[in-house]
Amino acid sequence: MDMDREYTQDFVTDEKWQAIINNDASYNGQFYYAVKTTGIFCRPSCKSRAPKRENVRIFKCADQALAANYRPCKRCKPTREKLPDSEWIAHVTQYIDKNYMEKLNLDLLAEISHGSPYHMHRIFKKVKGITPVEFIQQVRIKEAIKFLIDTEKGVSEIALAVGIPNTSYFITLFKKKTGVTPAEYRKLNKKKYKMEGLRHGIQE
Amino acid sequence: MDMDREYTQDFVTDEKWQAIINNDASYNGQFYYAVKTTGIFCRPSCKSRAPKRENVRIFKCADQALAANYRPCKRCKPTREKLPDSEWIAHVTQYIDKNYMEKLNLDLLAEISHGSPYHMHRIFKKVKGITPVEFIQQVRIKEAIKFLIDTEKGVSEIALAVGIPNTSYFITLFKKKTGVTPAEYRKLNKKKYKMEGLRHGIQE
DNA sequence: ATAATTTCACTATCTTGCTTTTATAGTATC
DNA sequence: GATACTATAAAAGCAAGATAGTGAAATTAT
Repeated sequence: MDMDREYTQDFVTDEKWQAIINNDASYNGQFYYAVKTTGIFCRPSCKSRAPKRENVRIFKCADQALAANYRPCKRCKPTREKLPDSEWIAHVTQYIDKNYMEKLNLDLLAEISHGSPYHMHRIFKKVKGITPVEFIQQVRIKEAIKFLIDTEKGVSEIALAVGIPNTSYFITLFKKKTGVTPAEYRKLNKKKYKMEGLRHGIQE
Repeated sequence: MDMDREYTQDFVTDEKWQAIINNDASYNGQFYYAVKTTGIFCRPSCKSRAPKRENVRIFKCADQALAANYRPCKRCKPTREKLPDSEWIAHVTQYIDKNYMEKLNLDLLAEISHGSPYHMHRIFKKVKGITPVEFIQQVRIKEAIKFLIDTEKGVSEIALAVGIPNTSYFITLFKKKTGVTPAEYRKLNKKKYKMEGLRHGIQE
């Protein structure tokens, strides 16, 4: 319907064509390409299958393409704001730091941050070097240690306070991480505190 | 409080002691053992931790143990009514049969039936011999075949109707399962129907 | 032309051995 | 005699490679 406007569009130069077939992200923002046969327009970096050169039209901005009745591609376009992985995961670790006393699992963490638990798990490990569960356990044991040193709370109470309502399991896990049971840890470190004015001998 | 009744109880014979530490189910009903330090009584087959021999008292029946102020063990006793896995899974397959046109996944199936998706998956495979996903795919392809034979709907429409909104993927899957594409399948079986009065040559 | 099929690169979900966590029972210790 | 700790089977959940599913676009068949 607006084929008569053909001459108002940019010509498909070799440079642009190369950018398109190489999905070259450095050209993003410089131009958009539309495909006549599908009525869809993309950014140069779009990873979708390369169109035939003769079906391509070039636009300087998205509005022009929309005006010419093309719709934005679902793969490259709506990819507007995707914050980098590190920020995404920082979100997750902050949540854990604040909510270690609650029940936590992958599904929940995925939900509060973003989509798939499986994907989140992969990225978490890539960014932090440890798995989410390992991270959660470390936070909980560190908090438990603070309670043991700074308070006189009983072991069951501390277990509950750090998000491990199962006392016997808490003791097992604590011993696995620190080498000693909670009560032993308290005894050892209270003494040290009195004698040397020190704290937190094993962790940190 | 009723230590004076000690002599009215059975003696812990070597045979009974062996039955207890081996969790020997063949002795169930013949006697019960109570543990003085915990105030709990069990059947011989109970899987809980073995008590010390000197803490054990033997009873001929549960009533005697109750009368002596012991409470029944929660692991071996309440194992009264647990419906078999097959019934649980039948629930799931019925749901699939009725809802194959909707989006389905493990989490959903676990939710409508019972707890953990992982556990459900394991039991499903044990009971049915195939995984839930395989089962769903089979249902969908069988329904698609009915549509191909009984109607003139297009392939995309059929794909959507059987819960696979992505036509290209539907075709890929159909071919993987039947060996031919949907349109080919229709052509072959329509012809056969006309010529021989038959139907559904490949599946069923 | 329209519908069907294939291709491709990517993301989401499954799969399943392994680990964590729960639920109970029992012993040790202070 | 309450609190700490050990033990253990079953259920729940993780981990990470394998597989399924998506969305764009070309190609082929009708």
